Amino acid sequence: MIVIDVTGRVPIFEQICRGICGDIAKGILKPHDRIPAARVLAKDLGINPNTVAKAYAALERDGIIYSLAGKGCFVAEHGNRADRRFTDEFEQKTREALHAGVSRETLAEILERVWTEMSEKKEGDSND
Amino acid sequence: MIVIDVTGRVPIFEQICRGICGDIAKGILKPHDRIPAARVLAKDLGINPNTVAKAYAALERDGIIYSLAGKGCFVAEHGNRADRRFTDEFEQKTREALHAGVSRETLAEILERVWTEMSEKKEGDSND
Amino acid sequence: MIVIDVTGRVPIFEQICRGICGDIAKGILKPHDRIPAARVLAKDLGINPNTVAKAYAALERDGIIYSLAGKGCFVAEHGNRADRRFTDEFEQKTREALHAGVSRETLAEILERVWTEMSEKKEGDSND
Amino acid sequence: MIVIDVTGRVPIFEQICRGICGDIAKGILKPHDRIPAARVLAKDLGINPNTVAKAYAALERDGIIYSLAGKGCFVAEHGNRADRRFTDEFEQKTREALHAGVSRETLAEILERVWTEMSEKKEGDSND
DNA sequence: GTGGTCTAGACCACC
DNA sequence: GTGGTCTAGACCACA
Repeated sequence: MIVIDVTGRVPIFEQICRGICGDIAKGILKPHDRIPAARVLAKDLGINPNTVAKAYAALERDGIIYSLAGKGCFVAEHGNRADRRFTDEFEQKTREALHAGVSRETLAEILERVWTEMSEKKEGDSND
Repeated sequence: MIVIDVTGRVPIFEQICRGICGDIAKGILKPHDRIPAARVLAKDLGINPNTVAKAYAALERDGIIYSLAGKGCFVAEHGNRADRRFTDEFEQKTREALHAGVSRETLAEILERVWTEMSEKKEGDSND
Repeated sequence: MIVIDVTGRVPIFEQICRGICGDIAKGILKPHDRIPAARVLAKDLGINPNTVAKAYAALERDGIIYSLAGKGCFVAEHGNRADRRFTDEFEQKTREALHAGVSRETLAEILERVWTEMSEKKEGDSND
Repeated sequence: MIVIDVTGRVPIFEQICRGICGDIAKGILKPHDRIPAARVLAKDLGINPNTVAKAYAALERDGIIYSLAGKGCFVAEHGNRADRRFTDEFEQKTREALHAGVSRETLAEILERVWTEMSEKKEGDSND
């Protein structure tokens, strides 16, 4: 399930892209699985269909999905292309931080801390 | 020395902010050091003085610098507020990647790889 | 309705901020209400759109409003953040006056006098 | 003793004016008392003599002090003109807050609270 | 249509 | 000289 934050500076169409890519990276969506029709997803999320169409177009351009006229959109054979949407940004921010003088140790600590927090939260959720 | 990329989608005033914060994080600029006059920096970078003024205003709002009327702008006393401009973004991207299903090991490898690349490049530069 | 005084030394963008905050504090604008588009308000007030944009940016930074790309600006959920823009300044001036040796009674008399004047004026207006 | 805050948006010359007016309002300076020579005060405060001269000129213009060529500046017979520098600003902020929809009770509470805080602090100091 | 950003050139108060 | 503000007009991404 994709959650949209209309506030904030991340464009809505980009949030949709990330949502789809996340589902692929986590294995929820597998190659050749069908993804929701643009109109349906737009209605579910309460946003403009054009915005969803823009997101799907971007994903198709990146080779993450492919569309069959009249049949819908499907997850492509992608290798790890879906991951790249996240790892590329992570790498860029890593580069910026190191370039700015932040130490490698500081970044490693942050990575460790965030991972620990999320592991604990996930474990807590699974106990519900 | 700040380098401006007018082509990218990162606002110029934000690039200036990062440049200043980077110099502070690296110790090139120390508390109470004077930073270049807005007009001078604008001329050096070949951009509009207003854009620099906007960057300086943002830095002052964030407590990174303080301005003295008629005298210029100076680096503020601050713990690691300048670092935060980079570590916060790094943490956010880390969280997004982990949440999207990217493994901790993958991110750690990226961090290691970028750090190694930059170390080698730096060493190469120092040999010039 | 916001009234702009271009002659005084209060920046126009600050006057706009106060006008919006005043309308929120008085309940004319409620959370999630849309505020006028920057260009429209600029035209109505006869000032430059950039000046209004600056005011809106300041209000968003302070958490008074939030902006939705392509949709407009809206009043944020907030306790009394809009009031604070006035009460903080009042408190500061109160502190300065007391510190300077002005008696508490004198200030209380001024508060009472201004309040009475405004009540009478308001009553007079409602009789028109 | 006048304390100057070079940070902040209050002009230094205005801070000097307030310092002098405060001393007059508190009875530390009485009519026809001599106030420090501009050059001396400038040296004591570590600021530009021109700035002190500007403050003295403003005070003379307002009838708070008078200058005798070659003899120095003296406190004028002033009634409560020195108070006005504080009460006028207090009144203006009071008017703005009430006009913005802040209730008279809220302002009265703030006045009471600030007065109480300062009374306690003053008492604490006198016990030192 | 919206807000966000940039450029160009100008005026002001302050030091 | 400095930073702070305003105007004029322009381009962009987003919905």
